[in-house]
Amino acid sequence: MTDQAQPDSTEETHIDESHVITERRQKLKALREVAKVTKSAVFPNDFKPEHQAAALHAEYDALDKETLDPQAIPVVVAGRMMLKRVMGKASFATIQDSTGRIQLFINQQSLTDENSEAIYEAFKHWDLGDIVGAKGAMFKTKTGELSIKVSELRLLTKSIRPLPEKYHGLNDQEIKYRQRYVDLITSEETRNTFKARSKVMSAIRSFMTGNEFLEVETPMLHPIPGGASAKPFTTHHNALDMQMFLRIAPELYLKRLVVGGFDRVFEINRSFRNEGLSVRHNPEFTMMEFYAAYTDYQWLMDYTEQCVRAAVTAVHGSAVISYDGKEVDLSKPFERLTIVGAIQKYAPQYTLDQLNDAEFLRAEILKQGTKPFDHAGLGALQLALFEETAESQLWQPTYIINYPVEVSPLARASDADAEVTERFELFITGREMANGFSELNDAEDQAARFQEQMKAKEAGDDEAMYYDADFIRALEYGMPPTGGCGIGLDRLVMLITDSPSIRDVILFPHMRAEA
RNA sequence: GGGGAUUUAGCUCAGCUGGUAGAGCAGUGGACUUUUAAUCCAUUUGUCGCGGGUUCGACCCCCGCAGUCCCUACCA
Repeated sequence: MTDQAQPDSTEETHIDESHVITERRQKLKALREVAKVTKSAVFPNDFKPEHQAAALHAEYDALDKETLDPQAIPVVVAGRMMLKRVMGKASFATIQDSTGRIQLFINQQSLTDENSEAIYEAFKHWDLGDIVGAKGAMFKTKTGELSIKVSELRLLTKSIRPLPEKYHGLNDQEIKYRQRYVDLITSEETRNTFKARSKVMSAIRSFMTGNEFLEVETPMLHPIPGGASAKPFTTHHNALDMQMFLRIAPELYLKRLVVGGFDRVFEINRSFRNEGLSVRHNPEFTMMEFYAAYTDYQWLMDYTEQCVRAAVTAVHGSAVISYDGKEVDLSKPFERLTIVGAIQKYAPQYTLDQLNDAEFLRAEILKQGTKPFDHAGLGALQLALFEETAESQLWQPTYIINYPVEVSPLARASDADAEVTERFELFITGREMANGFSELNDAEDQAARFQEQMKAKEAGDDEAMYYDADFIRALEYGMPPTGGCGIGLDRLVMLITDSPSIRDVILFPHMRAEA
């Protein structure tokens, strides 16, 4: 089995060869020999399907056999053969195209080609997974299934690897992620998830452009990583001989555009963070950030809510959906709670006095198993306790508002309370979905905040932000008062498609290198 | 990083108190002109994740390593 003569195959193809593959390579070899004699292509590209499975079902499923059959409506289809039932001189095959499945009925008499006998015999040896093309007439079988009586049948692509088991499909999570193409062939659920993802993207895009937002593209290679607190991926540009970073967020570039006079911009962006993986973290992920001049965080909350609702409704036709077996109601106005308010609601064991007592909070957070930073102020301690006790309980859409200044270096401080910012995060199903705020547009304040971040970085916080002098220079030209928000689209798609892991909504999630 | 689960044929999965492996599907050969995961008969396929150890003997017990999944930690 290890040293069979296979002159056409390269060395690496032997790595996971099975006897099934060997068998199919033999069939392909035979096809090549026939093609040489007949001077035809082994992998022809001259067959053009004119119909798709879903449309055929939509058009003809409702017609009864007596009405449909006599019309002998001609169709041309192509797809991957997923099921095959040979019964002597007649056969059924089920093919799958990008819209669905349709059954073919093949018998020698119906084939019009002069070599019908040879074609039928050849068909018997075609494999599940092969791509075939068929011309024929619509009809219904005696059990009423819409089918095509095939008059012309061609093998368009020979498949060498066997498909997963035809009934149970692919169950191995690792193969589903590593070989998504196989998962997509076999799982309608997976196909639907990514079709839904596409709908979410276009719904959001049209919602944004419908509200006068300009779609823009900003750099993914950053000389200074900025816009979020996260560890960046580092790379190097050879010609410029400079270190560069994959962006952790597009924020600072989008705000430069607001300075430039684009009052409403958005970017559906891939960002990269060099951090751990989990069911809700992938090292590269997609979000939508948008900025609107002359708005504030109250406006942003209203707008974000509408945007999320539009995306959910685009897929489900309703804003009340189910996630992990529990209802999520996005139809009503989203609740808004301060950090302290959320703790009081979801962890009522704490008194207001305790929640305003930094020493108590510090001790309580340690008890929960987290060590707060030494320099953490009251607000940061309250936030830490919120994350420990309340965050995961925010199942229904909830805005948490007024984040402390010390953890919000790009947000505008509240005019009423200099310790907090006009910032919110949106939680749904206990997960952060969005983060937005009235932007800090005071260049000197922003410069001071960057200085604070640099001190934190020197003190060992390797996720503190860098000082971005050009961004400060931009603000010095004057940025109008602006609201800006980022929505985690992978997580939103998880919610909308009832997916338990972010990997289920990313076509090719990151995995360790194969052994 | 820590904890738990898991890894057996191409796929889906069995495998007893330790006696060197099975089924279904797929494949191959045969029967069959309306099947629906077609059916029926026959039949091929394994480095039991990898490396050590214990044992007369290891898929099974022990140790180490690796992949995957989940929890946790880290993390807007």
